[in-house]
Amino acid sequence: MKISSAESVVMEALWRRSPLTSEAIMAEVCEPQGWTEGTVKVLISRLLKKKAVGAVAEGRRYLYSPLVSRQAYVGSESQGLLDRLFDGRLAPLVAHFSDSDKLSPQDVAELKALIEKIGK
Amino acid sequence: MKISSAESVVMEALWRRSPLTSEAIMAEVCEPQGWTEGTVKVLISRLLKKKAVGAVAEGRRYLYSPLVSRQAYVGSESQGLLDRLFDGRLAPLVAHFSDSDKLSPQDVAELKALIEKIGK
DNA sequence: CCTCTTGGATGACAGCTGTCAACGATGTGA
DNA sequence: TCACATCGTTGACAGCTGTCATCCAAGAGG
Repeated sequence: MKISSAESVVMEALWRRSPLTSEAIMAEVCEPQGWTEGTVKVLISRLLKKKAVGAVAEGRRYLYSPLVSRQAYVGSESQGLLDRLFDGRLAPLVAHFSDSDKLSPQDVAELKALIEKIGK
Repeated sequence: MKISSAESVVMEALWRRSPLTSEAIMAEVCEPQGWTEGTVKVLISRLLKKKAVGAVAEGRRYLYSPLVSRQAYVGSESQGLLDRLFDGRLAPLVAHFSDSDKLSPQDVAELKALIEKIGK
């Protein structure tokens, strides 16, 4: 069901490009995260058990692919945050960033363009 | 450091109104969450150990208050999500909701009003 | 055919989380 | 003063997480 934080690093690799062998996954995540191969192997098998990734045999090994889309993952994470903290609405979140001076002029411009496009 | 999900329910009660006795906290959270008193007691003491709440003696018991502001908590949770999933920027998050048809006309109107106010 | 390598499965383990019950000190009311 | 209620502290325990090492089967090379 739930994809943990470390697991999501593996998922991100697969969302960028798939299918991948475990070797390729390790090549992408071990160095940046400072993980050994053992760690990645366990993350992959936990993701398999959770049915978040699938595997097809390719000779003596597997090719792994996401079974959960990034869209769906990002959607449920975002919605969860909104529900927990902002009454499920988006505007209060944006207001929070604005109130905390976390918005650069560029952010504001991007948002403005976006909203106009949506409103259209 | 990190406030867990169950702990945040207790924090929300204290952010609404504080200081509170443990009795008052239980009155607010036990029923909605289906928790027994034991559960809440442990959550309070873990929050104390984490220095997320403080306590002052009042007779034979304590009055609890938040030491972490909701502002700060909400800020770090939101920033964390943005960093993990949206490259740290707000516009892609909003775009995601728009792309998934999760924005009601009211949401769009609220956002529009907000952006205009910010831009000013 | 035998050995070396490689990849997956498993076991291990500590720390955090959610959940609750039992204990012990300390007031409270009769 | 003595039993009773109350509140905080502890212990317990299962499940999830992050992290790694070890084992085993199966190919690959000689």
